[in-house]
Amino acid sequence: MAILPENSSHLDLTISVPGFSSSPPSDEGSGGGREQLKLDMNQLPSSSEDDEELSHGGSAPPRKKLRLTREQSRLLEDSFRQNHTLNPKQKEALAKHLMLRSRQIEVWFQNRRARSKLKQTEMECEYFKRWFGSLTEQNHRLHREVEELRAMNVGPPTVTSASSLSMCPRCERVTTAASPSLAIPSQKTLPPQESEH
DNA sequence: CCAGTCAAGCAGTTGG
DNA sequence: CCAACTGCTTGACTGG
Repeated sequence: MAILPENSSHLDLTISVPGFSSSPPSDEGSGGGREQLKLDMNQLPSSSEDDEELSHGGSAPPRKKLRLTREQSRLLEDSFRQNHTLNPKQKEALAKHLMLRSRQIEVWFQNRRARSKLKQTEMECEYFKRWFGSLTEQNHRLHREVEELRAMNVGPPTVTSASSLSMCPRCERVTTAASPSLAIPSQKTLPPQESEH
């Protein structure tokens, strides 16, 4: 499965699952016009680098929030697409280029990775729910079929209990219920979706 | 580095 | 129209 974190100012992952595609938000969109103000806090503080907070004497300093500019976000996204992790040199270079502290770059990448993962997990969860639904439905269908055959007095062929049979939708092999053919497949071999087959 | 969390800032909604 | 509220996004921090 290919996981290609895409661009846009928001998380956007592509998980290549049949019949289940993420809709890439149109570039920059995100609620149209969430234009960010270019606050000066975005700029690299000229003095006292990473431990600037500590320089706030006394009690808890107000945790002001940096808002990245569009350009900064775009560049970060670009480099994230190229590489999900940065070595110290890259980090430093990016920080310099974006006029941010390297710690900020580091944090941004950490968050980005975490949120990509989260998004991917959510999508997989959605997918497995659908898959479960379709398997359940298929199972019911097959049960009905067996009942019909029974009613017609045409017993299922030489298998002790037909109700324990199920059909693998992909390879179309009949297996017993306990057989591993219905086991959750590995991510790399995701199951078929409605459209497939 | 990651997972979990906090909290700022923003957009959208709602009630007066 | 506007303040209050709500929900979401995202930068930052902490502990392991």
